[in-house]
Amino acid sequence: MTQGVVTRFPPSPTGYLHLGGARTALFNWLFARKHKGKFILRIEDTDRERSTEEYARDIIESLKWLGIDWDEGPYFQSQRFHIYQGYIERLLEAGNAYYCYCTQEELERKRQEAMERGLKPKYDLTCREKDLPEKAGAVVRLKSPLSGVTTFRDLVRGVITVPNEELDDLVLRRSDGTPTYHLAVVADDIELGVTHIIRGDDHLNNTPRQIAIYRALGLQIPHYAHVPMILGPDKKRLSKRHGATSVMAYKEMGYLPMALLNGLVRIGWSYGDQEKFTLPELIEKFSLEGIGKSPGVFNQEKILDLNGVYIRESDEEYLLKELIPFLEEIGIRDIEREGLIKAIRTLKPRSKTLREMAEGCRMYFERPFVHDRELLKRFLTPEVISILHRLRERLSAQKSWDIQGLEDCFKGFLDEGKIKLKVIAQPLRVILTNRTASPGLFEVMEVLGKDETLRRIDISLLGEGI
RNA sequence: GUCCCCAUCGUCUAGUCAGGUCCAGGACACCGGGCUUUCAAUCCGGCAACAGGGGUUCAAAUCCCCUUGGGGACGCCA
Repeated sequence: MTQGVVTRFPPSPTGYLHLGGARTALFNWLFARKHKGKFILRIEDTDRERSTEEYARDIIESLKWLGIDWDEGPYFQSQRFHIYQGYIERLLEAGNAYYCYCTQEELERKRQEAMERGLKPKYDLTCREKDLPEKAGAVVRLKSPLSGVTTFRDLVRGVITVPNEELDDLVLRRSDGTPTYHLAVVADDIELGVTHIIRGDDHLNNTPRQIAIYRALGLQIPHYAHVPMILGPDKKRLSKRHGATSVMAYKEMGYLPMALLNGLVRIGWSYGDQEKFTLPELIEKFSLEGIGKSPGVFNQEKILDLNGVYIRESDEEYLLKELIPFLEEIGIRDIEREGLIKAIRTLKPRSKTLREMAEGCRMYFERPFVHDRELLKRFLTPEVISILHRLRERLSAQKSWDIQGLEDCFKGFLDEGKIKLKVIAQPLRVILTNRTASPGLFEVMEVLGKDETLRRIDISLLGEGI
């Protein structure tokens, strides 16, 4: 199995790449990388009504952002109709497919009736044995086995058996001449030499139908691995109504791709108790055996936490590069690099997303900086103001403006005046940041620099009429 | 309705295939505490689950059956 593994990810561009699709892509990609095989991207746009180029672009962009690269493709099924036509003809010639004249209205009516009578709605085989000639507007159907069972071994589910009465003569070519999904997937998977089909288990029921096509073609079936679905908090299949579900939405919220990847991979797959993986580790440790059978609810909080972990572990250079778009979005630009690096260092342990980190930068870099007078008033008692005046003098004489130097400076000042840091910490914090919660005071002062620090103290004390 | 699949803390899961080491482990969330200039981070501690019922067995979260619950499929969508 290690030799010659070929997997593929075949999204249909009828929507943005969502979390479920991304995880499926990830599993296929990991499996291929682990076995030194090939991973193919194929865009399934046979439904020209609903497919758009914009979605196709989003899918490609999302995969790139996640770092999931492909060795072949993207193939577009809409450009491969001639291939599918060849397969349809093969089936027709072998007598394993036939033309059907039934109209969609008729079929819909029959489906309704069957449902009402409590039967499984399926094609009633009206045209199956008529041996009708080709005709404009006719569809081509597969002659599926009518009795017996179809059994296959799924790499995560085990042996699956379905009675063939459950299958019906599925359409291979529509009345407009375009191939349907079932035919196109099978044809492409054969053409591209796909060995392992790893997909969502919403396709489990489709598998026997597709197997029927392989059999009609006289070909061997590939390996199948159906992975459980990702559900929303209401245990329904994850969809737009559950909020942010597109990959790009996570990028925009300030998630790091590795955090999303790591969060996604742990839904439905595990490696003992390990929660965090590097990419090489994932490639090394990933296996189909580690995939569970039951569907998993998407846990946004856990991914948020993971994102915090990755932010904390990332170096400032990397974070800066990723942070810039978020800063620009809120109007913070042209800040010198050293200052930003220092700011990021202070914000790292308290930011769960890049967006949050950018927000944190406001207190350092947003101009003009305007105090909230009400807030100030609450903290500036006469006693505090008098201490701050003296502190201001001391600070203006301070030479080494770094965390250590400032800490020493404060220590000397507080000891001499027998003042507790607690007394002036919060007032100073409000003066410097306009907030009651912030990184440590010395860190803040270092990022602000001497001039800005003194300036903020001055304007706040001045404003109080002193 | 019919068929297929699934079932461990609120959530993701380990353990299930090869039954005893599991009065069930880890993570997120939540609660309490330490550290502390605030908020975080960090450290320590706590809450919390084998869906129910029958078997098999000396022994079952683990094997079998039923019930219940959940998901999916049943398109000239993919």
